[in-house]
Amino acid sequence: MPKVGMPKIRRPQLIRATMDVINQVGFLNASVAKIGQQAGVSPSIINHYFGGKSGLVEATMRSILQDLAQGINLRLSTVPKNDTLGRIEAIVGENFSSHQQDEAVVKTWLAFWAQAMHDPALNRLQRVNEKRLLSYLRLELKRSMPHQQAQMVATSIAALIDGIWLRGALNPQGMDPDLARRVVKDYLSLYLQTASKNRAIKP
Amino acid sequence: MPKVGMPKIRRPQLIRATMDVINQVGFLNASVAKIGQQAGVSPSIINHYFGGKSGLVEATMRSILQDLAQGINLRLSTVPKNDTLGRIEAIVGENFSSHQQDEAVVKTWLAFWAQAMHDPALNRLQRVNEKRLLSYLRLELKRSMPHQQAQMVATSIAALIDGIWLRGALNPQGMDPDLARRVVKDYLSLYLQTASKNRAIKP
Amino acid sequence: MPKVGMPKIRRPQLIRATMDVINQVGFLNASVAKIGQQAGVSPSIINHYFGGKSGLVEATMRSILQDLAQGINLRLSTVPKNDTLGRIEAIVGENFSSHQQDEAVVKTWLAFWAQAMHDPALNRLQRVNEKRLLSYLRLELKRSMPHQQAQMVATSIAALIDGIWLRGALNPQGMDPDLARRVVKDYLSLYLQTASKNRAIKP
Amino acid sequence: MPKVGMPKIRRPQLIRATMDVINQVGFLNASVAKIGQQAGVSPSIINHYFGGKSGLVEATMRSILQDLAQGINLRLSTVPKNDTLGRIEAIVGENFSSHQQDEAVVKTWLAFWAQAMHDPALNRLQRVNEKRLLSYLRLELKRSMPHQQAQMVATSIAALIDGIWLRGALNPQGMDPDLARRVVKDYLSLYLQTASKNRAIKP
DNA sequence: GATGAATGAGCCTTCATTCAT
DNA sequence: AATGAATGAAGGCTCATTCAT
Repeated sequence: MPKVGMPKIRRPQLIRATMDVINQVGFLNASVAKIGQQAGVSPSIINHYFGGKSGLVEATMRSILQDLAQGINLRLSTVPKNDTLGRIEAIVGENFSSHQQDEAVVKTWLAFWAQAMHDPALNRLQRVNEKRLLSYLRLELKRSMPHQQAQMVATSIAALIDGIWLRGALNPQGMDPDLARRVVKDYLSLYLQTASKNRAIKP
Repeated sequence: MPKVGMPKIRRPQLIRATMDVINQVGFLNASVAKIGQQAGVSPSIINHYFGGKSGLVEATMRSILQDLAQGINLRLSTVPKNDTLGRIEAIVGENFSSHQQDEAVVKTWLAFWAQAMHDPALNRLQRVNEKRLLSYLRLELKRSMPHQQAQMVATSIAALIDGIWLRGALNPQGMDPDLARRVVKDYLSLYLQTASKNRAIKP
Repeated sequence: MPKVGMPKIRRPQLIRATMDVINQVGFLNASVAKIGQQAGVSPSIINHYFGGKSGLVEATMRSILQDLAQGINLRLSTVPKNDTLGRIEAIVGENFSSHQQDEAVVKTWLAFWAQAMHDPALNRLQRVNEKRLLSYLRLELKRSMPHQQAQMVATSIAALIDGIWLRGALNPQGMDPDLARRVVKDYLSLYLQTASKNRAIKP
Repeated sequence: MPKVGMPKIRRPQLIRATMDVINQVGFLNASVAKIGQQAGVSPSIINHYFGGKSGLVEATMRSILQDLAQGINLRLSTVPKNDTLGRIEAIVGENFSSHQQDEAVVKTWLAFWAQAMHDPALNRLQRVNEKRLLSYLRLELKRSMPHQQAQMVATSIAALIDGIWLRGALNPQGMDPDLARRVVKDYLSLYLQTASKNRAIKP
């Protein structure tokens, strides 16, 4: 008689082990043997639960993206709908939240980013996430500026987030979340000022 | 005496083959066997010229970074010393030049970026490049704004470059260099405007 | 649960295959591929059970030394404690027993001997065995002669054993165990005679 | 126009380099690349002068055996023809002379011993040397004892030499040449005493 | 559900040798 | 005479996966 409810334990356990191993030895050297060892179980079990290594890798990435999406929604739910600056700061803030700064998460994410270029499944996940971030930002910005401008500012902010994040990932001292928030806030408030002024001048 | 002048042929040939193979199958699957085959030579020759796979990988990365540095210097040499906006646009432009957009170069670079987290030699190269870009930008910006602000704007522009570049790397249609330049120019003129205004007010 | 009890089968099987292969092609050419083939299993299994080639090699040597030690103890248990000549002949006899004369064992041993000069793990095993033989011999001899002489005679007998054994190893017709025993017995009785005479003279 | 007289320089140079490399890394890891490096020349030259690695290896062994034979003859030429003990001591002494104790020579010899079991060319050389030692000893002994006894004593002495030599080769502190000479001298004088006494009794 | 036994493919590297110069 | 370019074979090892228990 099989133990019931094991999947609920094993799957997160193995996903976490995957991130830890990638953090320790890099994506290139993250073997199922090491992941199994890190999780304290037999490597064979990975096939049992994920059908193979790629299944585990995809599940791990999906888990990271889900955490981010949930975190953003949670933050947004506490900010008034019309507080554009506040809502964008919430999105940015979650992208640099403590969970996203977890070293294992950062390295895993970057590893996926590189891998996604050659793995269609990962690529799909990555692009969905990318577009979601852009659309969240655009949605907020459109309240304050024309569509086209909103599109460009959203692109800029998304690029700023990714760029700062990327540089932080490579920096041995980790990233500076305050810097990230400050840079984006500074840019955005400057922009909104100018935009409203411009609007005031040429309505 | 042996055949002479081969190193000058073989080394670039193998470096190019490395990028092509990484482009085709990803860093993870870029074996010396495939690289040798791509170059049309025996895999053993890689040890002959680079002492091993890691030597080749490092040489490849170094080659990419050198190309970028040379390209930037070339562009800068055609822009007047005091044309801040023009000089920064030159730097940005080279980062999105046709050579940097070469798909193989893009994927190789991103692969290195991920790998650099676990490979000290690559990490060192990466950070040198990072700092050079920052210092180039800061140097130009300091003519137009206080040191501290210059530092922050330089960081932002570098992040914008990397962020846009990164998102372009994942995009099957490649990146849009015009968009990149426009975003950065827009961002920069915003700051230069403010800076000159401030200077006018509080000299 | 996995197939059970395999280690008890596989380990001796692989150790025996190692000796056979060394016998056939020499230590230099004894590859894991050949050993696996000889054992009728996949070469990978060597890593599974011995962690690598060196683990197997060490285990093989340890096995040979253990067989010798056990054989000596078995023989000694049937000889009266005070029968010096008999006990030493037992030790010598086991060193030239049929199992020790097994061609594969002989060649493997000599191969290890040469290899032990550059492999610390094998060297340690070799020296333990060396010292054990010496101490066994000395223990018996001390009943019949002064300590210092016992030490020298023990050294001599050990050298005789190794020397005869070594020459036998090179000889295509194998070694002559009777000759070995006769030489040692002759040498030994020469010393035991002298010793007892001396004792009679200077009590 | 080729440089003349190079073979006279190159051959001993490469032979010595071979022994040094075997001493440093063992026969197993003594590659032509390392030998060439040790000699300060290109590895290719080994093929030029010795036709391949095995040619060099054989030449090296032959060189060692020649040195021993010459040394023995030199020593014997200074000892009166009828001084049996002295002549045997000369033979033994040369076997443990400073040149034979040269660590590189010792390790090379032992390596050859092991290798000779699987390499016909080396085996032949080894056995010639073996028989020569035996016949030298027998020749001397026959002056003092019957043929059959001489045969056995010669075998014993040869075994003692090889055994002590072998144990010395494995000992990190090197071998003790005095011990070797003392053991053989002690054995032999004891034997000659008893032999002459026996002869006196039963003429 | 979970394990370890077992495998075959693939990887990087070392090596002895040949060849053009 | 001597070199380094170049190769193909082989080596030990790691890996993801399958399977019997």
